[in-house]
Amino acid sequence: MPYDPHAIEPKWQERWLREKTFSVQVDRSKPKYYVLDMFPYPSGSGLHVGHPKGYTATDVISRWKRMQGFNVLHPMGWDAFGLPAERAAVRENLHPAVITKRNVDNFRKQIQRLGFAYDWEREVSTTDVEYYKWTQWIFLKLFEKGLAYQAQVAVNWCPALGTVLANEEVQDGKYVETGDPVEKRSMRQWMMKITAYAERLISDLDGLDWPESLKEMQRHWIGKSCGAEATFTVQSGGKPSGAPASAMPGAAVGGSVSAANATASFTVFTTRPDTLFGATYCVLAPEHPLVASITASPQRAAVDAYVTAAKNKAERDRMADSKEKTGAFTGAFAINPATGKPIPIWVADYVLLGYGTGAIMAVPGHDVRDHAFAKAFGLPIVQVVKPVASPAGSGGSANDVGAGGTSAAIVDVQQAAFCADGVAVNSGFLDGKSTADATTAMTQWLEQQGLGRARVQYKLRDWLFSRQRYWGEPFPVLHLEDGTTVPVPYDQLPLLLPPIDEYKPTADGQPPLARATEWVKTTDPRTGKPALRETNTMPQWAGSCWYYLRFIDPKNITAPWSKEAESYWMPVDLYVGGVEHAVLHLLYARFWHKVLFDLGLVTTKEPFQKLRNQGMIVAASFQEASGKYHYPEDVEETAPGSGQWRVKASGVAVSTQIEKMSKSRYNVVNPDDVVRDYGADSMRLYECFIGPMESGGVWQTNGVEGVYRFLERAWRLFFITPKGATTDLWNPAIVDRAIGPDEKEIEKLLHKTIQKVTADLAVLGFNTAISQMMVYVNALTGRETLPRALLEPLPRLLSPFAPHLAEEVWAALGNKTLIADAPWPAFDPALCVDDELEIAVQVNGKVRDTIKVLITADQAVYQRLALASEKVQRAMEGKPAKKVIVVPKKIVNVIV
RNA sequence: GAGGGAGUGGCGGAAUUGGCAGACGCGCCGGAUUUAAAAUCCGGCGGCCUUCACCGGCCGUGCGGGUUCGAUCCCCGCCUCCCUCACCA
Repeated sequence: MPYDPHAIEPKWQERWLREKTFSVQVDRSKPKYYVLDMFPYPSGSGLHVGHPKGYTATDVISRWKRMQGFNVLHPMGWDAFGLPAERAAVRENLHPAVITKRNVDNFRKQIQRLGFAYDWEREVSTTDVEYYKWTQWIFLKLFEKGLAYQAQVAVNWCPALGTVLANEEVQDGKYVETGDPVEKRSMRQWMMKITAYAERLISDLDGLDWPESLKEMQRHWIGKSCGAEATFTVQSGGKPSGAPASAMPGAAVGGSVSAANATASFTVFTTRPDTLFGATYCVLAPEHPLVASITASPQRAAVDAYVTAAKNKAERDRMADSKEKTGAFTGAFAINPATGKPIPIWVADYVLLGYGTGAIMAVPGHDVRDHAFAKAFGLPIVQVVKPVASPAGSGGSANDVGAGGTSAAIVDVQQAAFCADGVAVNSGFLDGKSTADATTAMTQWLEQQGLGRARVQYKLRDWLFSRQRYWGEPFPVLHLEDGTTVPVPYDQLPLLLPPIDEYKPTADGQPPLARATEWVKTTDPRTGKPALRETNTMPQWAGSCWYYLRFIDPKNITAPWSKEAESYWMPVDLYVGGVEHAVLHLLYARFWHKVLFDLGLVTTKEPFQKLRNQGMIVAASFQEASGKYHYPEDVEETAPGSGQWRVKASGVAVSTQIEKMSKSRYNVVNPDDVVRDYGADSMRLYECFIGPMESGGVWQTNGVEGVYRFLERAWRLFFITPKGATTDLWNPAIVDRAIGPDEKEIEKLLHKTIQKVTADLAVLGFNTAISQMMVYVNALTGRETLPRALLEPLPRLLSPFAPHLAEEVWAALGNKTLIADAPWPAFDPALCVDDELEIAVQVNGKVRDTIKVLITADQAVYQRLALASEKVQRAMEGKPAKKVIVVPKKIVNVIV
């Protein structure tokens, strides 16, 4: 029988499971390696071939590291709380736990069919009581530290789902997953004070081996800006009166109004305090609390109308008209603390309440947004920064010119804002200072005057941590009658999810847990006083914030993990997952980890030392002009290679395009089908061969056939199937003798192959590693005799990629132990270099011939052989060589 | 609009401290084998020109310049695509 994956794969998978081959324990005699996949949400639709791309990558590394002598921790589990199971529960009238178990069983089976080297003894699900007990335990730690708190906040309420969503889950006024509309509501919610860790979350990125783009995304998300805040005093009465009002040092963020309503003030945040002299007006966000009280009577109607309009606009997509500036004058003026002059206060929606102080000083000369606004409403524009004289000779844009000029009019700020650094002008005591110096000087001045201080501002906001859902972790807290909230004692964890009759919000809009009335009404075990339980549940992110820690000690019943396990296994050495988690899961998990670090519960500052994103696998889809999609098996090409497609049954023409796999596009490839047709080894190999692991790829069945053929060729080096026979015979070409003199070249190829595969694995270069193995197998194919020594390393090289075939061959070679436990083959560096090199010879930079030189040859030999070449001489056309460039082992270039 | 990444045959992709561009695979073409087919094995395949054929020649890594003996790789200026953020003061 020729290579038949179905005859060998289940056998080895069973044996690995039965013998717990990949179960590991803390073993301080060995170096550890912790390889982790981002664990999946077990959806009802099962795996598609995109999931195993990352899983295959970690599995290859995991098996390889193991063969290199590492104690490898490679676990898998389920991020199983979440909305889809809850909705399925409503649909099917089953408990979400039932749905979840069904989906998990399916996922596990699908994953196990691929022969991954997971330690299944460590499998966890975030929905297991023994797991979420510890999620609640960690929550209490955060609560005790004041990092989990309740607040009345404007939330993203999704009426269709009956729950709030995190800011990150909403884009353009819609839930990113389903597209359901989302609106603003003010509700009591649980919040996580992630902002307290903003600085460390940004600075600790530096030491991580993560894709730079991903680190950038996190930096942008956290959004650190350094600047200053400055207090502006409001003049009441609506008339500018040049009299400087008294400053209010340390004014509260958001503004304040004195009892007499004579002086009000507000604070702005700016990254450019050096431009304060250029602030010609101020802008408050429409929701700013001061707006109502400072607006003058003549303007009141217009301002009210604007504020109302802005509020409604915020609910729709406000992105659309972000270019057009709108606003309204309040009729009030503020004193520019630097110039002492009154400047108008406007309301405009380009200032956001949620960032900084919700108020800005507008410097239209040096900020594009302020400039656009000033132009739109005819506000004055003043230049307070001029460009630095550029060094002579350097070209540049219009805003860079001005070498030798002393005038400040070299850039025209009336035309466009000048936002670059420069030298301060028209700025009193700042004149002549560079932007950096002026920034420092102004900040100091503000501090001395009691009008402001240096300030660091982050875009990051606190994390909205509650959801109005059933299928999540209950909050282990009690609300007492006096309005306080106290933790459930640790010894009463876990706080179990109560059974309820329907997984929907109550009629009066309370979360589903409110249906469990007996559960909600309880008593405080410490005092016996009546108490109410929290009816919100935690978001899905909670469980995934610490699962990597549970994996290191999953059965621990006295602690979430032991110190011993933590100190041995952490941090995660390689973490692989989709880029879609760049700023959500990865930021939340880092935040929790840092809190745990501060509590002394973990010993590393960061959880994931090295992280890589696997690319997305896409596939062709087929669509009629009407938009209707068809399954790939239902269409055919009108003629081979024509690129034109039609529906087989109806003949209707369809267009084809490459798209993200989705059910609705009918282009999902199920790994079960691939395993059925080609086997798990081919599936794994193709996932690796499709392209670099971090870029995506187009799934093509032909490609799977290609790697399947390769595995067949490798198989046939060991087994032959005589005509008509049903069983394989050991290939008679395999001989037990030393490598012969005519086999030296192939021996070298073997060593080069081991070298390249090893080097490529170290950088996750799976596709090139496979390509090198193909070269080697091709070279062995068709040889009349095959010394065992040339064959023996091959299954070991192959085993991380195609472990089933490798085990089978390994056993046939007479080994009693598993190849999974075999040592990784070594190469002899001396056999990886050629004695003789083929060197290109160029004439005037064009290759004209090649010469063969010994690796030891000196430059003179290169030159002599190059010039002796007939082809080279012809190309030289009889002219003398002006110069001969010899780069040993690389090239010869003859210049005539 | 800002930031990041990428453009290489019919296709996926190799190759860069600057040294023979296109490894490997898909696809296609031809041959062997076969009653035939499948499978397998062998050979060929960047474009243009020249040639009966061999042998040759020119062009070619998004476009235009530059540095260099030599550029897919470095520099300058563009174009296109992808991703992320999007009035963050």
